[in-house]
Amino acid sequence: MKQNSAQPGPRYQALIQLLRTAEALWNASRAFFARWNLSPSQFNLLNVLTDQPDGLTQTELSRALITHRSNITGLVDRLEQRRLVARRDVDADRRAYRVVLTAAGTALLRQILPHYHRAAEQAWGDISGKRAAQIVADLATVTETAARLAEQPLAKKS
Amino acid sequence: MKQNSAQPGPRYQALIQLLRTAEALWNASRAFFARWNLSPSQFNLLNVLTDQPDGLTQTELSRALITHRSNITGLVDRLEQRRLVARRDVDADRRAYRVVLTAAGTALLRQILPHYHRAAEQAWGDISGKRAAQIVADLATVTETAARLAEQPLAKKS
DNA sequence: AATTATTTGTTGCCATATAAACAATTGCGT
DNA sequence: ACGCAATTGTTTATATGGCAACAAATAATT
Repeated sequence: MKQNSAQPGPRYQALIQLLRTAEALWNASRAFFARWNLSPSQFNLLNVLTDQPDGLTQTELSRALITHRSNITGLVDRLEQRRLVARRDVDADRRAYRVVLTAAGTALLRQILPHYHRAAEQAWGDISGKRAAQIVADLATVTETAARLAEQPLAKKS
Repeated sequence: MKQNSAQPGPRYQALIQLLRTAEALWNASRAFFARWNLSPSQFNLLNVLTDQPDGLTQTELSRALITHRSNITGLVDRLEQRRLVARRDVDADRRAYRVVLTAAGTALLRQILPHYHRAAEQAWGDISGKRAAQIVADLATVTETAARLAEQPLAKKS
């Protein structure tokens, strides 16, 4: 029953580095999207709606953006004020809206996306595409583990 | 002058995956630290102070935590109310404080750290330590690039 | 030494985030 | 059909985050 692995090992280092990198990327994206007067969260919301002609409900949006329902309210409010998205009524359900991109929102996204893709590629410098794909696979498993760990210890509600 | 690389390539996918993974980890850490009634940010601040017997000034803390000075105020306020850290006056500079861990803060950290290290190792599942080290190296370069990109385009203030 | 510039922490405003509670609506079980 | 449970979006409270502006103190310049 002796417990080892209490010392910070290479995987711990990797986790710290990953969080640090993500923060750096997030800050970089903040500066990047500021050109269009958008926050990263706002861009992500618009981006999720891109290939959704019928839009998404706010609950669906919250799931796609991995955030709480209540965050979507204000986010959509501000984007709606700028006429980038619109709330569309749902016939069968008077509780829900479908949030859709307006023409202006679609146009704005079409303008931003090429720059975004280019910048994203730049960020990886001389790391090969093959290596990148490998990292994606590794990170995907970490994401699953993390998601499981996040729900397990506190998901004994009912 | 033709612009290619406008299509989402493997590096773009890797960036998205990285942000997604970081968010999952952050959420997992929120659930994890909730056991001790700490937020991830609060833990990070305490953690930074661990091996700093003389503490850090709030500006130094802001640099270590990659956040704005102004955020440190409230963070330290709340930790100070719980007697986990203390503001200590600086002799040579009446503007600054040195934030140090209290005995209670040190004890709490000593209690948490082993669990944290273990959980961090778990998150990587069967990914080898060697692989993890490689990922660290890759991510480090991404961090540098991102930090550079974040400052370049808007650092023409003066 | 006096003026100017910089640094330090705080405060204000706003955006984002979680979580709980709520009203309105819908779905389900009987 | 009725009543209870679940869902949807909003609101509230609180924490976190960036940024500008501020007073106090220190550093640099002349």
